[in-house]
Amino acid sequence: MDKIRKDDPAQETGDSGFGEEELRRGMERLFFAYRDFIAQPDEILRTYGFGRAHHRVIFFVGRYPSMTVSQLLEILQITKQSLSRVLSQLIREGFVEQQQGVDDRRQRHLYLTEKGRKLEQELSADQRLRFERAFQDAGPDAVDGFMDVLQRMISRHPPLAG
Amino acid sequence: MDKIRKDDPAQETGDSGFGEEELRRGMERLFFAYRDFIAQPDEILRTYGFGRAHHRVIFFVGRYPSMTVSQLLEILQITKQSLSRVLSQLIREGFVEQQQGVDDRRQRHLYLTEKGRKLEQELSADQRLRFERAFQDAGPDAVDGFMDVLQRMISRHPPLAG
DNA sequence: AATAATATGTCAGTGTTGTTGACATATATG
DNA sequence: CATATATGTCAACAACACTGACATATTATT
Repeated sequence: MDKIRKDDPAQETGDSGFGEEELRRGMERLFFAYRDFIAQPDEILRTYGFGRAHHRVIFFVGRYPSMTVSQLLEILQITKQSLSRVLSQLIREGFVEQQQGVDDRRQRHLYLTEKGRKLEQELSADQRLRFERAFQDAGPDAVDGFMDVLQRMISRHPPLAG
Repeated sequence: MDKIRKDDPAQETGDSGFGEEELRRGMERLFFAYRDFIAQPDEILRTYGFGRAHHRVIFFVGRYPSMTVSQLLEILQITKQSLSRVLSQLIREGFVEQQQGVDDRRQRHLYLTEKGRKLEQELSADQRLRFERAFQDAGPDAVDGFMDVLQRMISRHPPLAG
């Protein structure tokens, strides 16, 4: 395998203090981090006959119990049909359960079952370890910077607690 | 839309200095950042009849001109067939061109055409702006932390220059 | 009480992008 | 000459996103 030659972008904008190269490096690194972040869960999911979309549901319902269907739609930014397919499968197989709302009985509040919590732990074990190590090794200041920059890249905050 | 109630994880590991909540918040934030990072390019791609996979090829070939097919496979971590479909489409439509290797004539070195570079610019305009603003507003120390943590989350480095 | 809006669920159809396994060609290496 | 490598291509399949239509239950409005 030959060494890959990097492009040397001719013109720099100069107006932001961050050059083409620095931005590209950040974009690239985000891609790699995300790619490796989901690689191991993907393998586990296949043994359950699930996909990445199931993981996202499991993660967010685990993080925000009593979340409704429309809140989940808002977070995932997918269509009702895309969510419905994976969510009803998770409910059917006993990983997620619904509870009719008390204030508004049209709403379905979502919760992980015990089985669902176990799956959540299994799926996120590698991801947690990855974050733990990176956070630990980089140190608290780096972690603050990491969280700050990520937050600023997010378009609009969904109405999350905390 | 009701406020979402956040889970209060019962037990903290305590052995890493980073609790369940902090790790979950990082994982969540990575998800949102990535989600918003690819949203706008996805829209543009649809007008070309392309998908996210085309963008990744355009990005990496733009960043590492003369890259070979197997290097691209290594980076994207997908199968030859998955790549072949999008790459041959990009070549057929004149966004990417191939050059037979001189040392090894089996290799195909990849380059963006002028048309390809224009598309690359169009696709990454929003992404660049997003990074520029986040980097600018968070400041250089935060950026260093961001880059450091991301790097530590990546499994193994592909043989990239720089 | 009638009407409109909301929350959810489901149908059929379509497209992108990932997978596997098999096979082919050109070229390089032993 | 035999084997390995780099690339390309075929068919089939699965996951997951989309659209648009439609249905039901419930709540809000007039």
